Amino acid sequence: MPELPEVETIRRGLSLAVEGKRIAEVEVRRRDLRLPLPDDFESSLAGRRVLSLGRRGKYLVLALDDARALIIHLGMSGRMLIEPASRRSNVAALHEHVVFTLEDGTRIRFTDPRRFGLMALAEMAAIDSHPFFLDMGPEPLSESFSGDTLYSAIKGKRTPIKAALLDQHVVAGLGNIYVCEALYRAGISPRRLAMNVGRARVERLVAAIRAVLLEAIEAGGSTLKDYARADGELGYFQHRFAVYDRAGEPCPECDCDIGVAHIVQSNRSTFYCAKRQR
DNA sequence: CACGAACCCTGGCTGC
DNA sequence: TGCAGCCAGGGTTCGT
Repeated sequence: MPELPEVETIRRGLSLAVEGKRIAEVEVRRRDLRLPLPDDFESSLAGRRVLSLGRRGKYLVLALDDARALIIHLGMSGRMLIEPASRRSNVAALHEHVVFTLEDGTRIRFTDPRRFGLMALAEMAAIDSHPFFLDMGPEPLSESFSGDTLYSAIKGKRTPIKAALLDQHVVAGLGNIYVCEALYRAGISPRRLAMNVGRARVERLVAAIRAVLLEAIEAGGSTLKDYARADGELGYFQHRFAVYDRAGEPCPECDCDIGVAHIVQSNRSTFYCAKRQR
């Protein structure tokens, strides 16, 4: 579910609640997430202080005071609920698998109906060589992502550019929605083979990816304030998409009468404007 | 090796 | 109304 902007929004919201705090207690209600939680998961985390909360692609990385890291991936349906000590509930939420209680009484509840999410412990010093991150592509909002790096990453690929951008080895953090949106903004057909996306298009694509992600993060930041007032749930947020899930609706940028097209590529839905995107 | 399909799991929506 | 079928923003595995 959550792509880079949602995970970044969750990271920001969570960091306010957990950074610098000690974990008092960890309760596991289900161990069989995408990866089974190890037997020593609770004992490894209890008493640890959270030094910082980072993100790599769609993964959250919590640096702990014992030089280890808690890695969290939310999969398709994972959510984080922050409950301040003042209005803590003793009732377990539906599909609640892991509950962290902090030293100040704050509770962080991880819910994930589909259980595609995961949590794992790793050595912080070697985090970049962890299997999750070893072959991961560059962060799209960092300097290491550029026309040069994207061009060389997709050079020679016979797969459609849509599928190439979903590949986390090419660029980190993009998912189905933001790939559709970025290709739309760049005016590139999702069906075009990656190897046939020339330099000029690659440059437009890099700019479009950055713009789409930054706008979504900004939208997430504003809903974060609403969430802080509401129930503390961190997950999806409302955002206006130009083409995603808008099959048949008129393309917002051109007056073509066809409307937004819906096709299926590698078993995932793609939305695009066949006139604007070539 | 590189690619696409199938699969993991549950809930919600659509259409009969 | 009831229910079968399909779809969902994740990633991995398997077969070609």
